[in-house]
Parts: sequence; C-alpha cells; structure tokens
Amino acid sequence: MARTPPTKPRKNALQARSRATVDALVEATARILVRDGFEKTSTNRIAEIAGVSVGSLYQYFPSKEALVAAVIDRHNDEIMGLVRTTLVEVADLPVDKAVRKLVTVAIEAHRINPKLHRVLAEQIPRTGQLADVEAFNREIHTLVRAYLESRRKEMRKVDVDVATFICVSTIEAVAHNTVLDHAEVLSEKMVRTLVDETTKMVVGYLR
Amino acid sequence: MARTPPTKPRKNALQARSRATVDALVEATARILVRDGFEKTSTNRIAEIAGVSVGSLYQYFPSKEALVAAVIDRHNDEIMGLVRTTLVEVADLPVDKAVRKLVTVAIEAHRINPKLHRVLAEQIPRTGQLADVEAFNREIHTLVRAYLESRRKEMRKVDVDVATFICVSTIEAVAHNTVLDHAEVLSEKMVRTLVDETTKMVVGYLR
Amino acid sequence: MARTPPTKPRKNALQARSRATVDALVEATARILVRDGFEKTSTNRIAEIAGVSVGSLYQYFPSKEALVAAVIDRHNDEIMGLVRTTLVEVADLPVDKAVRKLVTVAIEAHRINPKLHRVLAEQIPRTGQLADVEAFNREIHTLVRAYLESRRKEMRKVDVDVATFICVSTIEAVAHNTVLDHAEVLSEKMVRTLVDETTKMVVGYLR
Amino acid sequence: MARTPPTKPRKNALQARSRATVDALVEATARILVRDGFEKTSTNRIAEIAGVSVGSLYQYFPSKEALVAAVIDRHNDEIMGLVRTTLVEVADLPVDKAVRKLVTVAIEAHRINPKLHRVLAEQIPRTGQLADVEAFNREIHTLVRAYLESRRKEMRKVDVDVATFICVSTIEAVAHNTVLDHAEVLSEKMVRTLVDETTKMVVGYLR
DNA sequence: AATGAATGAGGATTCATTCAT
DNA sequence: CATGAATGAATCCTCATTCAT
Repeated sequence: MARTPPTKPRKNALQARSRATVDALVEATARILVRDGFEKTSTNRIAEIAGVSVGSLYQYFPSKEALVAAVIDRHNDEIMGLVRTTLVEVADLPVDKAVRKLVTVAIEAHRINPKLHRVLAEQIPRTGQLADVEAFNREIHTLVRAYLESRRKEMRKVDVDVATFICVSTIEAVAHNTVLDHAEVLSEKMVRTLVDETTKMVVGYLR
Repeated sequence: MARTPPTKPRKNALQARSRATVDALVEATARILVRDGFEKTSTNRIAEIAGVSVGSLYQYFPSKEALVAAVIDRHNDEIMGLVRTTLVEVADLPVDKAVRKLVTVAIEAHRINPKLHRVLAEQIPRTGQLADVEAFNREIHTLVRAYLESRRKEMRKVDVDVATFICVSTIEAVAHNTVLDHAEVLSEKMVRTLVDETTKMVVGYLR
Repeated sequence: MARTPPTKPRKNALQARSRATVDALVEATARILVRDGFEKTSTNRIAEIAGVSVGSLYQYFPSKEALVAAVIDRHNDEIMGLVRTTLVEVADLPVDKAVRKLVTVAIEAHRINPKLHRVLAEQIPRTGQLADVEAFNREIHTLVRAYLESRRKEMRKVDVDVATFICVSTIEAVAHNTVLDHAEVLSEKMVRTLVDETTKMVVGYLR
Repeated sequence: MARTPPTKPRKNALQARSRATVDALVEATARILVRDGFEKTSTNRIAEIAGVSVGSLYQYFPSKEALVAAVIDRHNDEIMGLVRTTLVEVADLPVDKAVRKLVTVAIEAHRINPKLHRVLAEQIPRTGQLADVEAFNREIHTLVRAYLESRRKEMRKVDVDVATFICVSTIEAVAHNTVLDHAEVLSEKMVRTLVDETTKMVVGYLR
C-alpha cells in the first residue's frame, strides 16, 4: 500500500475567525472539486477561491487530502442526517411504507449535490483515511438491518444480513444511477415511477 | 469546460512488432494502475515497465489519457464478451433461468480483475472521452432491453425501459459490492446465496 | 553581498518578566537547535517551546538570526568565563603548568554542550553579524598572547603572534576533535592522555 | 535523528551529454554554495546557473543534498589526490622533511578553494550521508599512521594512534585557520613562517 | 504587552511531453 | 522507428514575519 497523506484537521479552530476560514476552505474545496475534478484541485487554488492564503490553509489542514476528507465528512453528515431521521420515522411503519420512504430519501440524498456526490464517490479511495466512509456504510447497514430485524414477522424467512446487503445495494444503486445518469433532467413523474418500481421490487423480495 | 487530451491511438499498428509494443504498453498501464493508482501512473514509468522508451510510447499513444482509455476499452471488451455471449445463450430461456445467468455473469465479470475494475471505476470520468463507457452502458442496456422485450409475455405489465434500468442497476450494484467490498474473501457458498437472492428479487419483480 | 537580518535584541528587557521571556526564548532556541538542527528551527516552534506567542518573540528579537546570535553569545560567554578565569589563575604559573591548564579548560569548554557547540560551529557564518564570534576569537588571542608575552623569558625566541596563533589553533583543534569525534564515549584516561600529549607538544614548541 | 534526503546520484550518466550536464550541475552547485551559502542554494537556482532545467537536475540528483554531497566528494577527491601523492613521496623521508611536506600540502589543499572549503566544512553534517567524509578522515588517519609506524625508530616512544590524532588535528587546524582566517591576504613569507613553526612543533613533539 | 491568525514569497520536486540524435 | 535526455509549468508545502484584536 502506498503511504497516504495525513487527513486529520490540524487545529480545532474554535475562534470565530478560524471557524470562518475553515468553512470557507471546505466550501471552496467542494466547489472546485465539482467544477474541476480532483486532479485539478490544487491547494493554491482552494486557498484563492476561499479568499485565504495558502498558509492559512495549511494552518488548518495538513494536506489536500485532509480537505477532501473534510468535504466528504460534511457531505456524509448531511446524508446521514436525512437517513437517520427517516429511519426513526419509519420504525413503526410496515415494510412497504418504510421501503418507499427509504427509496425516496435515497434519491433525495443523492440530489443534495449530485455532482459533488459523483466526484466524492470517485475520490474516496484516494483519500487514504477512508475510515469515515466505512463508518458511514456500517451505520447505514446497521440502521437498516435493525429495522428489518424488527419487522421480521412481516417478512419471509431470510438471512437478515444478506437481505440488508441486497436492499441497501439496490436502493443505493437505483438512486445513484437515477440522479447521476439522468443528470439534471429528472421529471417528478419519472422519479415517482422509479420510486414505485424500486419499492415494488424490494418489498416483493422481502415478503 | 477544460479541454481534454486526445485519446485515440496514434496509428493502427498493423505491423506485428508495433502490435506487440502497443500490447506491452497497455498491459504495463493496467499493471501500474492497479499497483500504484492513477496519480502515480506516469508515462515514463509505463514505458519503463513496458520495456520501451517514452518516445516510443508517444509514437503510439498521444497522451497518458489515451493509454488509460485503451486499458478501459480492453477491460470493457472482456466484459462485453462475457455479457454478449451470455445474452445469446439466454435468448431462449425463461426469465428465471436468464436472470440467474445474468447475475452470475455480472459477478464473474467483476471478478475478471477486481482491482483494475475499481481503479477504472474511479478514473473513468477523468479520462475525458468517456464516450466509450457510455457506449458500453448503452450496449448493455440495449441487449438486456431486447431480451426483456422478447419475454414480455412471461412478465407483468411494465415499462421495459424502466425495468431494464432497474434490473441492470440492481444486478450491477450487487455484483460490484459483492466483489469489491468482500475483497478477496468470497466463498462460493456466499456467492451462490447472493446469486439466489438477487435472482429471486429481480425475477419476483419482473413477474 | 546579501543583506543580513538585524541581530540586536529589540529591547533591553529590564523588567523581570521580560527577562524571563527572553531567557525562555534563548533556551528554547538552543534546545531546538540541538534537537532539530538549524534548518528545522522555526520561530513558531521556538515560541511554542518557550511557551510564548510568536508575536512576543518578535517583541524581543527582530529576527530568527537575532535569536541564534543570542544563543551563540550565551554559549561564548560561558566559554569565555572559563577561559578568563583560567588565564587569571595561570598568570603566575610557568609555561608547562599553564599550558596544561589551558588544554584542560579547552576540553572542558567543549564539553559544556558539545552538540550545541557543533551546531553553532556550523551555523555561525550564516548568522550575518559574526562580529561576536570574531570578537570572541580576538579576545582569546589577546589573553593568550598577553600570557605568552609575560613569560617570554622562559621561552625560546619566537614571534609571539605566530606562537599564539599556532598554540590557540592547536589546542582548540585537539579539544574540538577530542570532544566531537569521540562523541560521548570519552574515558577520563583518554582525556588525560590527550592533555598530556598536547601539553608536551605545545610546551616543547614554546621552549 | 531526523530523516535525511537521498544522496546517491540517480544515474551514472555515461553518455557525453549526460556527463556534461552532471558536471555543469556540480560546478554550479559549488559556485552558488560559495557565493550564497547553503541556505540560499536552491535547486532551481543551481539548474539555472548550470544552464539546465530543474527537470534535468532531478534526473541525475535526487535532492539538493545529493548535489552538495557530489561537490563534497569532488573536493575531497582533489584533496586526497594531493595528500596521497605527498604521502607516497614522503614515505622514505625522515620525519622532519616529511612533516614539512605534509604541513605544506595541508595548506595547499586548503588553498584549492578556501571559500568552498569553508562552506563545505560547515555543511557536511547536514548532508546526511556523511559516510564519505568519515571515509575521507579515516583514510587520512590511516595513511599518516602508516607513515609514523614506519618511522618509529626515529621517534620517541608514543602511542601511534594518539600521535596520529594529535598531528593530524594540529596540522589541519593550522592550515584551516591560516587559510580561512587570513582570507586572501596571505604573503608567501607568512606561509613559510607558519610552515616552519608548525613543522618545528610537530617534529619536536614526535622526537 | 500579548496573542495567534493570516500572509505569501519561495523552495523542492514531479511528470507529461518534445526533439535531437 | 527508437531512444532517452531535456524541458519547465505546475504542485505541494514551509516559515519568517506582520498586525488586528
């Protein structure tokens, strides 16, 4: 394995000014990542767009990768916010209603920032410390698994882990391809159709 | 939009020696891509591993991207070979048998060279001329769609395009996650279970 | 000639607190110089180790060089303390006793802080204002010369300046090489032998 | 210990053009080292002065330190050439003649390029792989020791290692200080006086 | 006086690409 | 056709120093 650059933030930046700088840097990174892709994202450029000097950048982030990692974390947090909320809402619903909500939220999550999502999906491995991403995946798996476990009586006999794996993969893939392939032109009707169909498939599979 | 480098091979390399050089270069590119990742894949290194001078490399490929594109094409060709063959074999089979075969071949395809697959999946967009990849996706879609169309009578009423989209997404995702997440440790039993379950879901959905 | 940075301390630091800060800074500089070498000695690091902000550092020292110069001065002062004392003690002693004492004190001086001594020996020219170092050398020369002058009757006919130059060079070199080459492993027996031999050589030369 | 950059040349550069490039780089490094000192010696500057691109520099030297090491080696080779020759010439001479020649050659050696000598003396430790320098010192010690050993009968009873250490240190120090302190203004008369006196001291010591 | 966030010039190094041989 | 030396723009990152608070 190649050695990877450090990814942990350098300071915690609790003061207001620092906080603003850090935010500007992460925001700028996200923007450039979307506009130019990972390879063309240089630290000098990030600093420039953030309206900050390179020196400040390195005061808070030890490397380019650390910035990308911060962007990933921020994005994942947004997504996890949605997903967690949904899974709580869904806890007492029957499988069909729940799956529909999950499919819907998956698409919503991908729509938060589709281009960023794509770039990040591509760049995550290069970030080195992808621990956060694995944690992200694990949490989703755990939450979904817990739901399925609690609804076992409505379902046919399945290995819950296998079912979780297949459902999460499927829903994620449909959402990903829906949002990313069809880019910006995504009619509400189309979305509804895809939600319907995906729900049908997953629910059919579980029961 | 940034201008992208040329990606077409420079000459047709009809002579035997040329052919060998080209092959060596593509092979070397693939190997380094797997070993070191895209960022550390330099043309000088590729030439060295291929046992050729950089000058010769540029005789056959106008840019680094062209080499990566060639690797992608070669990999996609291998996959498409499998898929096309399978879809021919499957043409006269009922949906359940057919889906099972498709799921199986999807996993096989991902197992051809999982590491390369992963790297390529990450690098493709950066290649500029991603036309090839879209063509690849389009062909798969077309082939599967044709099969489903021909088997309409076994299926419930669905929009064939939507069904194709969902089925292809699902099968691809399960295969991808199965092979890449579970890395090298993938028991045959596990594979069979996942094939069974995925088949069950997709077939259940189509009928 | 390149312009050199200012090297004089910024204020006289008469207040007790100031004095403490200055000391802490000089001490920190010396420590980092020894630990990390000149190139890795940064003002931010010095301030940190000294438990002071960079801003404060620049309140007392106008440049990094000024700090290094302060360290050099402090070190030279320690050495000159020893040497002056010894030359006073030695004033009434015959040449053989005197030389032995001088050789001994030279080795002692190098042993005060050998690592710092080495780093400083390497860095001094870069300090710009190497005036202090020349002053240091001049004072030693002057003191030794005065002693030799006063003992002329015990000695053969020599140019006192030449003799001073050769004696000081020799004693300094033996002390330097003894301490720095043989690093930490320097038995007392070895030291005694070297003192004996060097004394023999120098005394033999003078008489 | 801090990690040190690589110091071994990258290629052997046997072709004529390469050889010229390498020479130009080493020569340029020496010149800049003398003119601006180690800290201001940047690779871009070296390349510029050498009339070569930075890229070429890095084709042959993996780091700035490697270049400095090459300069040191070249300089040491020049000196060792002189010293070896002298020790051969001196092999059959009595101690007094021999020492005189050695003192003379030591001063000559320091006069090859006094400024470079000074800078290198200061920078050697920072070069990391100082192996070559130690080898250099070891060889001098070995050669001188062998001579003294062979002339034992002319000498009083001494530990040959101790005598070698003291003689080499002394001669080196006098030469060093003579050439470097008195900079450019060094009359032949002065040199002769110093050679005479140093020889007298060392010979007196050995007999 | 002290703080420490911010600055940005400058330095080391890489690598796709060209071109003289 | 092949070679591989040469190029130099571009990138990451450091650190002495300043200055608003």
